[in-house]
Order: sequence, then structure tokens, then C-alpha cells
Amino acid sequence: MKITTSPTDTEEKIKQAAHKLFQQKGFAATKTRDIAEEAGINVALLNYYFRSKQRLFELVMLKTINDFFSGLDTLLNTTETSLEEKLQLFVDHYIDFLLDNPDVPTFIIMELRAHPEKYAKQLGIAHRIRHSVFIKQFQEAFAEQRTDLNPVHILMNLSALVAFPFVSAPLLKTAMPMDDTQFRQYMQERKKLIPNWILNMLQS
Amino acid sequence: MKITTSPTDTEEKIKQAAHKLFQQKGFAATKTRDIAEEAGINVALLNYYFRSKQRLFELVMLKTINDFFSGLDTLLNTTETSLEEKLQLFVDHYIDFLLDNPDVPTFIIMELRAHPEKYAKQLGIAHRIRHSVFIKQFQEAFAEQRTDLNPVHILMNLSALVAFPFVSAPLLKTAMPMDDTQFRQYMQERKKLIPNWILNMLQS
DNA sequence: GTCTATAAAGTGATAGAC
DNA sequence: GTCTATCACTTTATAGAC
Repeated sequence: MKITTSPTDTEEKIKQAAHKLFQQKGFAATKTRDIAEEAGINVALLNYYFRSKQRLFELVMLKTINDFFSGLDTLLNTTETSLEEKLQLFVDHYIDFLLDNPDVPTFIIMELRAHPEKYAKQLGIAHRIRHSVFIKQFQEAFAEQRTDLNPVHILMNLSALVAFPFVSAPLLKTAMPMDDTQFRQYMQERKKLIPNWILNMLQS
Repeated sequence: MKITTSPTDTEEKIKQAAHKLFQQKGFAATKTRDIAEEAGINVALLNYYFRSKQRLFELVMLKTINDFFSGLDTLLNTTETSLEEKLQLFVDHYIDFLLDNPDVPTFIIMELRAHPEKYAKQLGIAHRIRHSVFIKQFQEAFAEQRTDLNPVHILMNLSALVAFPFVSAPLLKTAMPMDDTQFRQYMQERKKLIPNWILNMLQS
């Protein structure tokens, strides 16, 4: 016997439908009617709960950014783990997350490009990552090897090697071609390879 | 005294405006009225010359894909250049191209995701790249080093290291933050770095 | 809370004058 | 070829019944 349903079932269903469609197609290409149909209700309810398409979208966007960066801060800012361990944890965490949410990178990129200033505040996390223990450990490793490399390159390369396969998946799947199972296996391989590739960059 | 203007000035202006806006915002977010305004004409002329938004878009998409892959085939399929030379040529060519056309990667990715099958034929070029002299030279290098690595990883990593900075530029510019001049300089640095990073991957 | 019906605005495309 | 005016349809959002 259900006692209460505080965030309504309906509200939750709309949110989930909105997440799915907005992430798949972006703001402009998603119609409120599509969201309503996906949620199994009608448009009026969407406006009843969320007031407008725009407001609903912003909820999705903020939650998506948050989910994407959550955990990163603690992962990269502990002195408990070594550089090598952090690298492996980062790669494993992100590849697993993106295998579950493959549309997220392109979604964030698309919508951030459309409104560059709008989510600047939420992206303040990036600042903390740039000054994290992880980056400090890299700089120490650079010092040992007597190399001099802008740490931004390391963060860029790490993100690129992890995220770009997801971003370019549509191209990969039609041009190679590669199916879903093969893609997942391909990404599992990369879990082992990427940390080494990054560490090798210390020596050039 | 002008004698003739065979591809009309107007036609050309519309094409250019369409390229700019479609690449910046994608199909769904671009209105025909925006294109007309950007071209300095009105919507009627757009339909007069191109019949519909859809047709105009397809011209833009095909030309974009073509420009993006043109030259690659010959660059990667000659035996005149060594592996190292090809790497440097590839990286220089693409970074220069993308500095001039920074929206192209995200545009192709966005629209390919929306219609995965539609441009399969144009992407047949990818097949020729996978079986290029460039890839064969890599496999020989692998053999020498007694390493065994799927060449798809190499192509993926090369694309990722070159293209991902452009894809993630909106994030980079707001989160770092980094302005346009800094970004261009950053990419010039990467021209020298990426070929070495890729060659280092032979050894792991 | 949820629905149907409809208003209000936006958007692609065309007719017809010049 | 190019424009203004307008049609036809879609899409967001709301009013009002239940």
C-alpha cells in the first residue's frame, strides 16, 4: 500500500523523458509533444509541472553537468592515491559513465556552444580540477623527467582520448562500421591503454 | 562593366550565409529567416534558388563533408613520404583547416547523429583511409617494435588529439577561460606535440 | 492532477506585383 | 530576379471542464 508519492510519478516520468530526448536531439530539435508522448501524458501536464520547455530544459542541463562532473573533485583531490592510480580511476570512471550515458558529451558541447555564458557558474568545477592534487602530481613527475609541458595539454589529451570516441560514435558506427557490442568492447580495451599513453607523454 | 554573373551573386550570398549559420547552430536551430537576413535578402529568394530549407541544408552538408575529407586520400596514400612525414602533414593540415573552420567537427557530429544512415555513402572515404599506405606503415612499425595494437586506436587517437580541442572549445573558453588568440597559440603548440605523442604509442 | 480544445506565436513556403 | 503579403502548418503555452 503506497502512502505517498511526493515527487509525483508523473513529474518524474516527464523529467526522465525530457532527459532522454534533450540529450539525444538537443533543445531545438526536441518538441514538447515528443516529450509528452515519451512520458505517456499530454503537453498540458508538462507546462503544469515545469511552466515551460525552457525551464524543463534548464533542469536537464544543470543535472547533466552536475552528474558529469560529480565525483571528479574528490577523485582528483585526494593525496591517498598515486598519480598512476588516479589516472586509472579517472579513465575507468568516465568510460563506465559514458557507456551508460553516451549522448552526454555531445549534448553538453552542443548546448554550451549555443549559450556560452549561461552555464559558466556550473563550470567553476573546472577551475578546481586545474588546481587539483592530480595536476600537482603531474607537475612533480614532469620535474623529475626534466620536461616542461602545459598541464592543460594533459587534461585535454585525457579528456580527448576518453570522450572523443563517444562524440564521434555516429561516424564510427556508419563509417567503419562498428556495432554496439563491438564499440563497448573497443572502449574496454581503451581502459587499459589510455593510462599508459598518458604516462608516456611525460617523456617527450 | 560587368558582363555576366553565372552563379548569381545572390545565390552565392545565400550559400555562404547558410554555411555559416547551419555550421554554427545546426539544422533545427537555424531559421530560413535568419539565413535570409544574414545574406541580406528575403526568404522568398531562398526558396527561389534552393526550393527548400532541406535542400539547401543538404548542399551545405555534402560540401562540408567533402571539404573535410578532401586531400586526405592523396595525403595518406602516397609511398613518397615516410610515416613520420605523413603524421606531421596530417596534423598540420587538419589543425590549419579547423582553425579556419572551427565549427565543422561539431556540425558533422551533430547532424550525423540526427540522420545516421543518410550520409553513409559520402563517408565511404573512411574505408579508404583505413586501408591506406599510412596505416600499412604503422603496422610495419608495430611489427618492428613487436607490439600489437588495433590501428583503429591510432586513427581514433590522432583524430581525438587534433579535433577534440575544437569540439570542446566552448567549454575550454568559458571554463579555463581562454580567449581566441590563446586558443590559436595553444593549437600551434599541439602541431609540434601530437606527432610525437602518437609515435610514442608504438612503444607501449 | 489530468484532460480536450484552442489561443498565440513562429516558421517554411508560395502567389503575384514589379 | 526580387520584393511584399499571405497561406498553411507546426509548436508552445493556456483556459476551462472534469
